[in-house]
Amino acid sequence: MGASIKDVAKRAGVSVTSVSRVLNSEKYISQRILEKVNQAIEELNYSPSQIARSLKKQKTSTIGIIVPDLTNYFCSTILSSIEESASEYGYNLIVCNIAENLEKELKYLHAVQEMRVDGIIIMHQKVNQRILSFIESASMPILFSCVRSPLPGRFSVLINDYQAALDATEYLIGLGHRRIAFLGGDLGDVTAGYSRYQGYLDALHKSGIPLNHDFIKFGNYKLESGRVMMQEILEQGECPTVVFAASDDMAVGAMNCILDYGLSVPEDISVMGFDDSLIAKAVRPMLTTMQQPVRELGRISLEYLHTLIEDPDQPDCRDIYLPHRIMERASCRRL
Amino acid sequence: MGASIKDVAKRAGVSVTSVSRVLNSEKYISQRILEKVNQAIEELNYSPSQIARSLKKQKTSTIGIIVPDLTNYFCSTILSSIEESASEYGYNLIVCNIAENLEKELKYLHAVQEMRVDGIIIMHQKVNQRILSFIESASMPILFSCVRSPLPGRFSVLINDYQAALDATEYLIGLGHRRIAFLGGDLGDVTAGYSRYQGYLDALHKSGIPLNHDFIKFGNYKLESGRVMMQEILEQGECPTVVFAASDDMAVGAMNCILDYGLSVPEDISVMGFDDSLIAKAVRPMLTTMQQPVRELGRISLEYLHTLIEDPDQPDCRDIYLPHRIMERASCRRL
DNA sequence: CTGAAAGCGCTAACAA
DNA sequence: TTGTTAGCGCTTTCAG
Repeated sequence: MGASIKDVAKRAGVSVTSVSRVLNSEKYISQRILEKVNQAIEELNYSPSQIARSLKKQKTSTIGIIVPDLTNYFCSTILSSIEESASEYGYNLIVCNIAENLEKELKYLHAVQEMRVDGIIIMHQKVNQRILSFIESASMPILFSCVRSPLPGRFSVLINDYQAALDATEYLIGLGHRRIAFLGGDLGDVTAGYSRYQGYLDALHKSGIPLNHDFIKFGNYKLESGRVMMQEILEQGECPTVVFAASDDMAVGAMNCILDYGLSVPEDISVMGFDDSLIAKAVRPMLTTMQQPVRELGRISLEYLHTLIEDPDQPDCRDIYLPHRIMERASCRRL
Repeated sequence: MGASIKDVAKRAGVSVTSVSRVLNSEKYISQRILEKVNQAIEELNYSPSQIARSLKKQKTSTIGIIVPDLTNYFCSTILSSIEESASEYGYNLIVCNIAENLEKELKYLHAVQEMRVDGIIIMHQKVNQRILSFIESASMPILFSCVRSPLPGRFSVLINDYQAALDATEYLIGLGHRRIAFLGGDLGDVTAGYSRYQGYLDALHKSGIPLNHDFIKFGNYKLESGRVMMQEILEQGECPTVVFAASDDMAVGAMNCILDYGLSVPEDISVMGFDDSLIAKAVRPMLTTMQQPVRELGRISLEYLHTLIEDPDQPDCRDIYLPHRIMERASCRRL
């Protein structure tokens, strides 16, 4: 094995304390010791053990992050921006991809707890009883990012999904649409599933547009899911003039389905997405979508968690809502 | 703080050794002790400290993974498949996103070394001298995934990028194309940059097609980069009949540029990508591309690293090449 | 089958 | 300024 602090001390002819001191660049170390220690470190190619340090200090500078699905563009972008801030604050990230598997999530939750991470970020919405009770009894701060906390009084940073979906739908109505299809996520998913659906519903209601249940489908946020739902709608007979999807991926899936049917977007059917992930600008026509402020969401999530770690008794301000915004591009036309 | 093994021992009225034994489900523990310990664990809501365990066992069950850019679809997909295998093998992943920043890479390399990860996977190609010497003197196994090792005799799992680019170009030639543009990555990037470029060059040469330097551009693998390069080519006057890009993202960028110019793909210009990442199927026309076997690449990378960790003295088989394959879709036409 | 005790590599009183 | 020493929470001989 590699050299330990003891070896360095011996080699430098000083005490381990002195070595520790230079390692942590404390004050009150003589130039002489500093040099000798640094030389010994060099010669031994010494690398201090973060894990011994963690054990002693009861703090790991590590945070666990539970991601629903790494292959989802929105997730990996948020992850990337969380990572950026984490790196600035000196945290390392344990990434837990649960691939929509609650058992795996629970396993990971226990794993990061045993690793004594300083905090946990959860980007996943659906929970079961065991996960809930884990969250309740966890000893480290847990923050929900981009989803609403399943438990009241917990911390989360996200957009107001209900309002965003409502705004999006009203935007579409403002464009003259009345036959508006909705491609939702799982209703059990309170944030993106349920809230966005409610926003859609209420917008229609406010404008006195009757509900057409053939225009409402639920999927899993993925590309393929959007395609399948759109196909169902198309096969059903009556056509919407626009389809509003609860994720960009589903919107693109739907758009491709429309295109593959030989129809055009937005001439025949308009399409609106949600997220403004990179794919929105990668497709043609470019997707009109509801933007989530990805970089801010990530950055603020991390900063918030950081303050929670430093001072676990944060009194107020348990939820932080960031502004959403419509990105008008080419996939929605005025009727 | 939470309960320690000592607290559990006290509560259960047994020695810490016994607690440790049931924690590790060793043999030779009486039913009586087992029950008492489990009950104490339950009552105290005890969670064993992985970091104390790591310190003692000199092994963390953690691996560090250096990713060039999380917002790149190919990367996050590989990451996801590595994660899947890692989870099966009981490893936790420290994800290090270097965002093309070598200083950050070096910082992360040292960080994971200090965290005493059991192994490191590097998915990044470009290195500098300090990174090189880190790799040379590192005490844990390091494996390169999807890129060729910058040092001879190191371990890597990847496809044969040269051959793949050659095959792709020959496929295009077979389709009747002779004016074939190439959108490459950084030439300093030996794997994807240099090798793919060489493959392109050699394929042209073998078919006696003269080089047109106006048809050769280098970018950074990203969408926007593909768009910019394509625009340069289009503005230059003479038009290629097909453009072969060293990444799907660049291919899509190029395709969008062509579309935005009012031309069609593949009628006016064909486009071929590289990677077969999710975006290839998300765009219209669907991208014809050179497929990298993403899931296998990820799985085998992890399994290989695992064997290296278990037995660091692996003698042979330092590089593993996986098969590539052309995915014929709709973006390339026969001339 | 069970327990006592040493020690993994480090930090932080406390002394000097 | 510097050094001695007692743990942090666990595993692992080694005895019993």
